[in-house]
This record gives sequence, structure tokens and C-alpha cells, in this order.
Amino acid sequence: MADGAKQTGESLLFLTDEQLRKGIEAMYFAYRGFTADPDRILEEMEYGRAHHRAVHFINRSPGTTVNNLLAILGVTKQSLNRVLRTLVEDGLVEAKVGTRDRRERHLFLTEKGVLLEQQLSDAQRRRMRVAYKQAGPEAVQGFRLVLEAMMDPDMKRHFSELKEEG
Amino acid sequence: MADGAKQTGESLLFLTDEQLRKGIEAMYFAYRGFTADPDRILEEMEYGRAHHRAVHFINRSPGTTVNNLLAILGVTKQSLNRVLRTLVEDGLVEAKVGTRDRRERHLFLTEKGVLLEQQLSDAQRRRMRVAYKQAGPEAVQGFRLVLEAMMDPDMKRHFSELKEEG
DNA sequence: CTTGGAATGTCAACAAGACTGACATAATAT
DNA sequence: ATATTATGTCAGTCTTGTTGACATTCCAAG
Repeated sequence: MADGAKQTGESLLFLTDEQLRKGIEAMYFAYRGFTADPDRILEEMEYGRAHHRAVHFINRSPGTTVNNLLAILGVTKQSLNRVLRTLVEDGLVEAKVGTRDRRERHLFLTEKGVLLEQQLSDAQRRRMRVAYKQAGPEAVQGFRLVLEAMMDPDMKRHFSELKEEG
Repeated sequence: MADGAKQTGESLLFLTDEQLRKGIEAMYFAYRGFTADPDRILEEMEYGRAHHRAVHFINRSPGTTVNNLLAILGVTKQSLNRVLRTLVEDGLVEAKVGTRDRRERHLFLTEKGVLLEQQLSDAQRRRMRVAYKQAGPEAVQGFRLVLEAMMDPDMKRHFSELKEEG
């Protein structure tokens, strides 16, 4: 019951409930570490995680539309709008009216926005780099494989579209 | 600058900024998948992620104290108390006064609590199991290695203390 | 050209879940 | 006796999510 990993005779020990539980807990604790460094920086400047996410994905896809960002972040436009408004007001993001379709707003980071993005992602990458180094290349490959397999198909699509990689 | 992964001649390609960014994004999207299934169940019964976390760790360490739970979850007692109160009121958690130190409350899941925990963790494990199976045992080992390396030392300690594993 | 619908923005109200600060109670430790 | 610890509780705040309603702008189809 509830298991489904009955060790069919082979080495399926990695699929035991106990292993899965530990994986779940590892995911939980690791995610807290993952967000800890940027959170500290954001707190100082009265921003939150939502601002980080917006800045991150605008940096990754300059000129992206609000709608596209909504699809990636999976929040309501009202929620995103509040965040974007403060970012525009504070001069971190520029929303340019589309030339082809003038209803659309194309989002770009300003110099100031790029600076914050770098500050945040430097902190996050630092931890990531240490973890990667410590675990080694093969572990990193496994890490990525499992993470991708955990994503919802829609999210995986967004993930894959983000950047051509080696 | 901001890099630090300058390919010292060897195969340190897995430490490039681009690889690290993709890792960060993978972590973000995967975590959303990770929480999606329990979230759906919780929503139906007017509970949130905070309730899930409490129920999970009480199940893992029956008889744990409020203080210990606070340390693991890293929230304020007021925040945890609100969640625990509803869980006790709804008959999912029992808070027993300590025998040695009567200030402490030892927390246990009731039958009803165990049932919810199973429902939630079954859903979460199901996704985990699929991902693990898809990625394979070696990938899972790498996954776990990287996650552990990402944790804050305090959290890693809590993680290790949770259960002896093979 | 008019109208319908899509993309966006905005206002208002609300909820979960985090926070702080202050205070109460009970019990252990000094 | 007093200080400290463990817990609970009240009140207020913040972030980030939610709905619902409505305005604006503009493309596209009739």
C-alpha cells in the first residue's frame, strides 16, 4: 500500500518510501538554503521574492511581455502588476509599449535593474557553485535530471525554452 | 567577474554561470512541481503548506516538542502556534504535556492526522517516485548530494538527525 | 466603420502565512 | 525567592497570493 516500490528482486532500494521521504525532506531543506542568500539582500531594500523572480526572468528574456511572464511565474496579473509597478517606479524595470502590438508591454531591466539582478544572482550562484563543486559533475548531472523529471510539463516547457544550453 | 568558473583547463564546464543559472531555474520550477500535488489536496480541506510541514515533521518525529519543531521549520512560535491550534482543534494533532518537563508539549498525530499525512505524502512520493525512476539510481544519488551541499549547516544537521538511513 | 475580443492596467477587498512586540502562565533551574 | 525556559495568546503589520469589476487600448472580423 502507498508504496509501490517492493524491490522486485533488483536494486530498487532507491525507490523505497524511506528514500523518497528523505528526498522530499532534502528538497525542502535545500530550497530554504537556495533562497536564503537572495532573501537577505532583498530584505535590505524592501523587496521580496516576487521581485526577485520578476527581475530574474526579465533578465533572462529581455523584451518579454507581461503575459509571457505571467505564464512562467504562474500568478495572477494583479499580483505580478503590483510587483512590476514598484519595479518600474523604482527605475529597475522599463515597460516599453510594443511596436507591432501596442497593447503589449515589453519588459527590460534598466542599468539599475541589471545591477540588482547581478547582486542577487551572484549570491545565489555562489552557493550553487559551492554545492556543485562539492558534489562533482556527475552528481550535478543527476541533480538536473531528477529536477527536470519533477517539473510539471508546462513548467518544463518554459524551462527548456529559457536558453539553449550545451 | 561574478563568474569564478574560468575553466582552469579541465572540464569545469559544469560550473559556468550559464550552467549555474539553469540549475537555479531548474530548482525553482521543480520546487513548484514538488509542492503542486499536496497543495491541491490541502486546498480542498482549507489547509495550507504550513499545516503540511507541521504534520510531516510530527509524523517523522512523534513526540517532538514545539521548540524542536520551531527549530526545524525556522518560523516564529506565533506562526507555528496558529497552525498547531487548528490542527489540535480539528483532531489531527495531540499535544501531550511532558512527564519529565511539564512545560513541554509533546506532539503526536492522531489517527485522523496520520490519515492526512499519508494522503499528502502519498501524492508527493508518487511524483518523486516517477522522477526517481525516470532519472535512475545514480542520478538520484547525485540529486541528493547536491541538495545536501546546498543546505545551511543548521538545516543539514536537522536533516541528518531525522532518520537513520541505509 | 463598427463591434467584439484580447492584452493590459487599476481599484478594492480579502486570505494565508510569515513577522514583531508585549504579556501571561507554568514549571524548571539556580 | 528569583531567573529562565517553554509555551500560548493578543494585536498589528507585511508580502504575496487570490477574486471581482471595470477602463483603456487596439487588433481583427464583420
